[in-house]
Amino acid sequence: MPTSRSYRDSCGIARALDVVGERWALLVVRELLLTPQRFSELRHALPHVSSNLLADRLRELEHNGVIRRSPAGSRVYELTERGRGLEPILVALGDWGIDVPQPPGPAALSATSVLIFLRGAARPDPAAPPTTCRLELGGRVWTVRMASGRVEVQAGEPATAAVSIRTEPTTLSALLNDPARLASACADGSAAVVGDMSAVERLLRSVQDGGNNSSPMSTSLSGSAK
Amino acid sequence: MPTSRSYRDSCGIARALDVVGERWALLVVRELLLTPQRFSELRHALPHVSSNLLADRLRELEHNGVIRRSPAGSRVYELTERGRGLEPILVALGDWGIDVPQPPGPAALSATSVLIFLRGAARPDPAAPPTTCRLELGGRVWTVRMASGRVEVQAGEPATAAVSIRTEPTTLSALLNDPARLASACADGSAAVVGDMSAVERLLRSVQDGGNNSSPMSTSLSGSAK
DNA sequence: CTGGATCCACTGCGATACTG
DNA sequence: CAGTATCGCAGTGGATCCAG
Repeated sequence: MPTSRSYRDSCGIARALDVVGERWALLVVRELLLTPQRFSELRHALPHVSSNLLADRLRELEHNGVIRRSPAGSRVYELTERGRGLEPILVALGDWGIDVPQPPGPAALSATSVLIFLRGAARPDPAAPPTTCRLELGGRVWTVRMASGRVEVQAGEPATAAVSIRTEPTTLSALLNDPARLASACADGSAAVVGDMSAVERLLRSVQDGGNNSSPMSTSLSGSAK
Repeated sequence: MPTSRSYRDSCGIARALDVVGERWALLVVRELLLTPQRFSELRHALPHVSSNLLADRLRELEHNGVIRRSPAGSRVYELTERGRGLEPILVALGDWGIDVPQPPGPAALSATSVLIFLRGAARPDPAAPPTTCRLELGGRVWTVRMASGRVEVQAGEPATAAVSIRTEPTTLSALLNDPARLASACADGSAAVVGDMSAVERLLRSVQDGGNNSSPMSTSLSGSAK
């Protein structure tokens, strides 16, 4: 049964929190920032949310016009225009949260989380030629493109790609913190690269280089690499 | 007893929400955006929060470095540098929440809420000479200054002022929506103006004029004017 | 009087089990 | 796969009480 409790405050901030302030709500929105997702995909990305609560949140967010079913009535959830308006807020909140101490114990890390971080922190050389990477992460395929000094991320297969990478979010996060581990990750099988290895190195290093000057992301979001 | 429950997610967004995602936490931060406040002032601004919960939140936010006691050990709470980093996020969230339907029934509206809205929505004529207004709102005195096309708000008495206004947050909010009511508000005593009445009109109208083109605040945050 | 602490009822949440 | 059903408990809301 969906939550119905309000701050009873006219302020826009309070009204926003009436809609997206319940527990897990903003993390559901986060998961939908890059691509529509199914119920089971959301559960996989948010392993600590219980199924009934996820169902409640999806109902509430849909009722409040933040998300919708992709073909109406289906089980694929996507952001509405209004929901997409939360994107800059979530990105800013993520920047703010970077220097909050890591929670103790093992922590989840979804593909979407790492990719949003990558997209925001990477500063590829604007002079370098555009490069497209195919990335298989958390059971989905993503298109990661370095162009004009920034990184774009899309769900789905690229038309063409200089390189294909397969790994898990935790490993990718570790590599973003320390690109030098790429060789050993390939060696022990936690990452697999086919194609132009130097493109991968450029991608990883562009986070290291760019992170220092323009945003407070140096500590990064390295998962407790279990 | 303070809350200790984590999303157990390495993502910066989740870690931010571990700190400021609990109920009422961001509204406490909101109240401290313009000036340090005492426990009783926070209770007055947030009439629906229970005293034990407010005490819990203050403890947690202090423990997490978002707020501190103004002279350490006192009962005046203020934002830390880290806490102030939430300001742009809260402002953006407030913009987003503007077109969330007003909650049913009577709603609270703190002085801080109205002033943050005023500051963000007002677009005074950049060509007009700077003007300082003294504003007595919700039992505190504020300095509101129109200069170089925007409005600055500070707590405390101005050194000099073109006009002094005394009213309540709800009334001010109604006037921001409809400056034409200023005369009747003065007549029935819900607002009192001493000094340059035209300065007040300029301030109020600058919200109407500026709100349309640059931000989505036309529906405003009018309280249920009971 | 401010600045809380204590007690209690309730409901949203978390975990597990189960169903169309 | 996409949820629903159930249950114990933590977090919340509200009232009252207490210390400086």
